[in-house]
Order: sequence, then structure tokens, then C-alpha cells
Amino acid sequence: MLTNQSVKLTNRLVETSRERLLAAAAAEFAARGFAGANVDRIARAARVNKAMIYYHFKSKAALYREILREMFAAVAARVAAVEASEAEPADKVRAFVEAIATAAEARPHFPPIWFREIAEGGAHLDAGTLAHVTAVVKTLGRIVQEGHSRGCFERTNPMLIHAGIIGPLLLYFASGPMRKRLASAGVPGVAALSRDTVVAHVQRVAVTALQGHGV
Amino acid sequence: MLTNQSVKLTNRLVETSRERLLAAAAAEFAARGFAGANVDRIARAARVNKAMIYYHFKSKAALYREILREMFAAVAARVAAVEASEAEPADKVRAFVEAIATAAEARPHFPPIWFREIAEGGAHLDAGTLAHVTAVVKTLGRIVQEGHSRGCFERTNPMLIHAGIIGPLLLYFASGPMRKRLASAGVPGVAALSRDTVVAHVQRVAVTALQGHGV
DNA sequence: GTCTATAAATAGATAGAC
DNA sequence: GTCTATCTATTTATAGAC
Repeated sequence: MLTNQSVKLTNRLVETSRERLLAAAAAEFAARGFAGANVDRIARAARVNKAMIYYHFKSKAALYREILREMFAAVAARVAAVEASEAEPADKVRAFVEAIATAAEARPHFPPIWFREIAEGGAHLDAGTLAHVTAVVKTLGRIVQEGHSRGCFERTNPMLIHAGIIGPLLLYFASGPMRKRLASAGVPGVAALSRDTVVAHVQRVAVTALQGHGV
Repeated sequence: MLTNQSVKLTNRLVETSRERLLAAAAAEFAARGFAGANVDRIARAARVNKAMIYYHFKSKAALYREILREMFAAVAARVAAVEASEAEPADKVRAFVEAIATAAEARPHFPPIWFREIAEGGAHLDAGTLAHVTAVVKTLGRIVQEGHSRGCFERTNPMLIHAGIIGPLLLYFASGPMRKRLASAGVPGVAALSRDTVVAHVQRVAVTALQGHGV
């Protein structure tokens, strides 16, 4: 019994070659993009033979799609949970912001890869992953709609709110290295910009825009 | 005299091979990134022999840097003009937003390339171009500072405002193809999102955040 | 300035042994 | 599941003629 359990524990604690490949690939794709990524480098970083990439995945492209799928499935799940909660519309919007931030933070590769996919028009998104993306946007749309029906939000294009949330958040989380260079160049305030400050600001801005108050 | 003039006019009206290469390369780099870009394809799109790339520019990398340099020099110039104007702080912030939007619109390749550079930590930015980037951010910092000194703005980290401006604007201008796919997938409000709506929203949000009013 | 031909290196992918 | 060796295609870059 103890033996069986320790085997199971070991299987969970020790990363499999597949998991190590996924982690190394995520970092490589984030740093260099799909075209710039190199399968040899991915294998080396994962301390795994290159041929294993083609054993576990069909191709470099399939490996990349796998990473995209996990990313967007995770945000979609978080956001769905937000919508399903009992909170009032304004709090759901705040939770939506927090959900995006949390998902992005848990995956440092997420924001840069998302940026690149946007730049590429979602060229690598398969149907299933695209469905996750649209689900996220539609969910925010329904939250905004619900707020409007209840009389707490003014009529607002949800895509505007979406851009106001996703834009600054992704920019913040994707720009770590860039911000370091700006800080070195003497730009004031860059170093002081914390995750919590950004999230709070985005939350406030989104809710304020929705509530209007004749602004 | 007439001959001389017509020659000069011709030289201005007819794109040189160098100009055609720059235009084709900008589109290629925007669509596929630096690593994904292909010099053969650039040459073909420019209707120019591939060897001309190496005649006019030193390498693929040098060609890319040339495009980066022009992009950021243009925004830096626009933004400097905004700061030099006689407008009051809030209007300078609005003009800053408009300047970014105008520069981005005039160069469809600009937003996607900027996104990719952020994702890559500015790996391709040479010292001169990085100076342009920092100049833009610092300029906004001074406008915010000026507003605070004059008592019209609350004390605010300028980087927060910067992220709130650049994030949504770049996202909007870079996401044209992606938005089309979302519209096809039935996401409401995507098609209705106009450039002017986004710019006005970003302006309002930035100024409101700066003015505070105890929010 | 423009073109052809080609060098030289890189990188995705697979066969086949263990 | 893992590894070695290798094939093949792609692609940046240049030499040299016109």
C-alpha cells in the first residue's frame, strides 16, 4: 500500500518528458514566436532528445497548438466561473479582470504568445481554441448585458470594455523585459508599476466606463 | 527646365526599388514577424530582385531595423509636437492619444510589429530606436507631471496611464483580422467598433483617471 | 542598379536500433 | 520510451556578369 502510493506520488511529482517539453516549448514560443522557435533548442531546454518531440506530438505546429489550446481553455474556464457566480454585475466585471490577470500570471508565456497571435490574425488557432477565445469575449458581453438589464450599466459596446481590459493587462504582463530596459533608460515610474496597481486600475476604469454617471 | 522638373517629379512619383522593398518588408514583418519573414517573398512582393535587398540594405536584420527606426521616430516626432503645443494638460493627453492612433493608422504594420517587439523584449531595437521609444514614454510623463503641478491632475504613475492608452489602441489597430474572425463567430459588437469610438474612449478614460475626482 | 547562379548554413522531420 | 544518424527542404547571403 505504501509502495503503491509512493509510486503514484512519484509519477505526479516527477515531470514526464512530455510535460518538460511542453514547459520548454511554451517558453521558447513566447520568447521567439512560432517561426523563430527552434525544436533543437526546445529539446535541449527540456533535457529530452529531439525525436521525443515527434513521438509525443505530431510536429512543431501540433506542439504549438497544444500550448495555445491549454492557454485559452484555462481563461475560458476561469471566466465561465466568474459568470456563473452570484456576484452583482460590477463585481463580475472586476472578477473578470482578476481572472484574466490570474490566468496570465500563472503562465508567463501566455501574454507574449497572445500578442503574437493577435499580430498574426490568429493564424495558428484551430477551431476548438478559437471557440474558447470567442467564449471569453461573449461572456464579458453577457455580463455587460446583464448589468444593463438590471439598470446598473449604461448601454456600452462590450468590445470597447474588452479592449480596455485585455489591452493594458496583456501589455503589462508581456512587457516585463521591455520595462526593464525602459527603467534602465531612466523612465520614471516604470519600476514602481506593480501587478496590483495595474489590475486595480483596469478594474476601476472598466466599471467606471460601464456605470457612466453621465461622463 | 520642363525636362528637369518632370524628371524630378518622376523621381518622386515613381517608387524606387528601395521604397518598394521597405513597403513590402513592412507588410511581411507585420504579418509573419522577423523570424517568419522571408526575403524571397519580400522581393517578389516588391517586384524587385532579391539581390537588391542586400544591395540597398546590409541584411534582413538591417532592413527590419530600418523599419523599426522609421516607426518609432515618427511617433516620437508626433508626440514631441503635442508636448510643445500650448494646449492645457488634459488636451495634451487627448492629443497624445490621437497622435499614437494617427501614427498607427498611417502605418498598418506598426501595431503588429510593436506587439511582437514587446513580446520579444525589444530584442531588435538598436540604441537610437530605443531612445525614440523612451522619449515617447518620458514625454507622457512630463505632460502628467505638468498637469499635477498646475493642479489639474492627481498624482498618478504615468506608466499606468501609458499602459491604459497604448494597450487598447495597439490592440484595436493590430487586431483587425482577429476581429473579423470573432465577428464571423457571432461575437456581438465587434463589427460596430470604430476607430473613433476607441480613440474617444481611450481619451476619456485617460483624462478621467488623471483628474480623479475622488474616484 | 539589376540579374543569375550558387554557396553555406539552418532546421524540421524520420528511420531504425535499443 | 529513448537515442543516433541522417535526409531533405528551406533560406540567408554572396559572387560575378551585364
